[in-house]
Order: sequence, then structure tokens, then C-alpha cells
Amino acid sequence: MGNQPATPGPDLLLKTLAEFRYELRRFLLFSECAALEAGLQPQQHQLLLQVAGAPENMAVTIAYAAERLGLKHNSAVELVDRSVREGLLERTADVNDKRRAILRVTRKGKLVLGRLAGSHAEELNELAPRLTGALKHISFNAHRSNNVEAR
Amino acid sequence: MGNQPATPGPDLLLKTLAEFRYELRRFLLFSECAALEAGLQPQQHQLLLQVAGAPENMAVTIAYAAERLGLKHNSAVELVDRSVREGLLERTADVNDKRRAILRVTRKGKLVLGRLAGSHAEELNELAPRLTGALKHISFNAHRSNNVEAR
DNA sequence: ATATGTATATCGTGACACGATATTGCTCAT
DNA sequence: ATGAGCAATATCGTGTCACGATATACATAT
Repeated sequence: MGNQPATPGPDLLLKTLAEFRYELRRFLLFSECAALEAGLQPQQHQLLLQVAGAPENMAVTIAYAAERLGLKHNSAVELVDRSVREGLLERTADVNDKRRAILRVTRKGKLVLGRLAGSHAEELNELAPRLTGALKHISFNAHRSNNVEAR
Repeated sequence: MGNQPATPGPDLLLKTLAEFRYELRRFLLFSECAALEAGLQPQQHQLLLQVAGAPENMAVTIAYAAERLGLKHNSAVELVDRSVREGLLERTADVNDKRRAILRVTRKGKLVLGRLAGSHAEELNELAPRLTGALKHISFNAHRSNNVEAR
């Protein structure tokens, strides 16, 4: 028992990072559940979001989707396969460069995506203060981050 | 050719959400790579972080870890198994309640964790402005989020 | 002491991301 | 133009990991 009420201690950075990741995880969990309830696999949701949210002037290819999702090309191909199979996405060969596949969100996909966007915006509004709070703490304590001894 | 320079359009919310998730993914990717380079599976890193970053006065159990990582209990058990096997974590039975397992990060685990904390703080410092920027945009546009038509 | 609940553990299954490799189409130097 | 090299996508086999369902051990209330 006789410990300090809430030792800020030298591992304050660890605590803040843990808190940040916890909030982040909660958001991601919310997002995954929302997607599933809307009938989408979480990753499909992300794919649709990146395809629909890309600048209009650019060709949305598999490689683009892969980079945006932080995936390898082949993983993106499989994800696109599944999404096309379920009528959420449309894949057409590029006319100028027949190697490329151009991706487009179908009407069905846009409908689901629109519904998800609303709830996500709400959730992010609630989450924002806690996230930015943790971020400020981290940047504040980042400088003295070298006193991380293993005791 | 003749399209507006960068149509803000009605799907501005989608664009902002996409950008937010992209930045988020980049951070997560950075974190995963950093963990792997340090010899940890990304999820092990998160486990160690939540165990080490928990308030001192509380007993860190499997259930706590599961909730913090957004996992089911059994997944947390398996994750703990692997981490204990690799000498990163210590699992001891609770004296007061023998059902519970108390988790503690080993010296080895703390060493790796400390190294990772530093680089993460740096990365988050760079990322913070873009993340908070996107968050502000979202909260700003959250109210008019109902004009999401599928065209 | 039994019944109900709680914390952790085990086992089989499925989804998915990946590495390695293949295929098709572009591009550029000569 | 044409073959060599490069770029974009596709295929296949593999391993990891989270999960649901279930089991076990312990606690608590009546």
C-alpha cells in the first residue's frame, strides 16, 4: 500500500502513449463495429473511403489504394476482388494504360459509405479533444524522452 | 481536362475522413515497423505499452489488457502467452484472487519499450498537426454531414 | 453447500496480409 | 521498330492472429 497517489514518475511518456493508443483503439473499434453493422468488412470500408475520397482529377488504381491503406499491392488486389464481388466497387481497365485498373465506388457502395461517414464524424467530434490532448502531452514530454531507464 | 481545380464538392466530408484515416494509417504503419525492427510483434508492443503504462495502484490483469487493446479475453490470453514465452512479460497468479493473473513487464520488455517510446514521440510530434488539422475540418463539417447523396 | 457469476485457459476455424512468382502491357535506347 | 527492362496487376501457398464456443478454477451470495 503506501504508494504515491498517482506517481507521474519517469514513465509519464509511457502513460501518455498508452492513453493515446487506447483512445485510438477505441475509435478504430467503433469504426470496425460500425462498418460490420452496415454490412461491410472494416477493410472494405477503408477501401471505399479512400477510393471515394480521392481527388477527382486522379486515376484511382490498385496501387493508389494499396498505398492509401498501407497495404502491399497483392493484398489490395484481394480486397478489391471481394469488394467488387459484393457490388461495392467497380473495376474497369484503364484505356490509356491497359495495365492499370481504375476503381470506382458503385451507387450501393456510396450509400453505405455516406451513412458511415455521418456516424464517424460524430464519433470523431467526441474523441477529438481526448486525442489532441494526449498529443499535446506527448509533444510536451517528447524532449525529455531520453530518461527511459529500465528499473 | 476541363474539371474544376479541386472540387470541394458535396463529399468534402469523405475527403477529410479519407485524409484523416490515411494519416492515421501512416502512423500505425510506422509503429508496426518500429516494433518489428525492435524485435516485437506490433501487438506485443501494444500489450507491453498498456501494461507498463497502467496506473501503479491497479492490478493489471488479462481482462484489463484485453479491454485496453480492444480484444476479446481469449485473444489477450494468447498474446500474453507469446509475450511471456519470449521473456517480455511476467505472469503471476494473484494472491488475493487466484482466478486472476497479474501481468508485469520484464526488464527486457521495458528496455525495448523505452526505445520505442522515444521514436514514437518524435513521430507523433510530426504527425500531430496533420491529425488535429483533419479533426478540426471534420468537426467543422460534421453538422452539414446529412447532404450525402449517392450520385 | 449449492448456485450463480467471474477470470482465465483451450481448441478448432476463418479471414486476411504477405512473399514469391507469373502475366500482361508500357517505354526507351539503340 | 524491337528487344530489354520496367511497371501494374494477378495468382498461389503459407503463417499469423483474432474469434466463438467451450472448459476449468475460483469466488461470492444465499
